[in-house]
Amino acid sequence: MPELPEVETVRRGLERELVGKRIKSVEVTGMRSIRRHKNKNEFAGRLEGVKVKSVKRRGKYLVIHLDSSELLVVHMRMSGQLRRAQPKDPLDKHTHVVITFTQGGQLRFVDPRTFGEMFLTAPDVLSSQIPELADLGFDPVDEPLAVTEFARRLLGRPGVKLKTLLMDQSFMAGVGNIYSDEILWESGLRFDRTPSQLSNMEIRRLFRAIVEILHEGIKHRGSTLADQQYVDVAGKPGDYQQFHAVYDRTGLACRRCRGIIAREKFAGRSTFFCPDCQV
DNA sequence: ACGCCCGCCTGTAAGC
DNA sequence: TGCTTACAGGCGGGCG
Repeated sequence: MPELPEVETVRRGLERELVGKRIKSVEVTGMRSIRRHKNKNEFAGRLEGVKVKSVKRRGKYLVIHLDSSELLVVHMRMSGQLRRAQPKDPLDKHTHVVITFTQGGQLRFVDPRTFGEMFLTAPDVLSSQIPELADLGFDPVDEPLAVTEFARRLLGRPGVKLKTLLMDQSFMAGVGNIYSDEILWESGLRFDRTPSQLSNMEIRRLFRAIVEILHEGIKHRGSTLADQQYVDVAGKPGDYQQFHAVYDRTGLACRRCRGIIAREKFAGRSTFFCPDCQV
């Protein structure tokens, strides 16, 4: 499911929903979602009675700061959802964790494919020191680089194909299969170009496209595809799919040059691009 | 050290 | 209609 714009949309929803609330009880029905923990009681026990201080994001990770000084880290992988609910609401089939607050509402972790997970870290670590997050590169929305520094880092990986680099979470955190294709279209660059082939102007275009596309994605509350897998905390789908230039638009006319959008397998992932204006 | 491919799961859509 | 196959917003590990 979610890349940076979707995770940021969820983060904003959680911030509004959770900050200041105290956890009353935690019910775990799927151990796989909390697989780093020994058992349900150990996980639940560390959460019960604790208050939510703030909700942060790094790349595709959500980091919920608690007044116990522990951090609850959530990654939704392909199909995870965090949903606000009331105790009386019927349980979705793939609900694995239900957190109930003393104020009455609930936060539910729903995840059909069970790739997603949540875990509590040891107390008092900065989010950059969480081992799972330590290898992440810069977050282009939260900690944008100067273009000169971006160029320096890009040229440090001279032979790697651009799509691979954009999706490499240790180079830059937050971009996945949809937004890498959209960024490359906006840049006018093919997925298989490499940094060493790029002119200064092309590097600047790529840099600007990263920032622009991700902010546009956030502004339109992320992308929800036909399967409706991605929804925000309130269950609402995003709108950004309407603005996709290439993703899932095989055979349609390019919005820029009227060429026909092509689809190719690259590094095991479906890759969409305009063969005429991406060079 | 790097890139590629699989496995992890369930659900859906396309293909025969 | 019904069975089979391919594929899906991610990522870690094993392999060459």
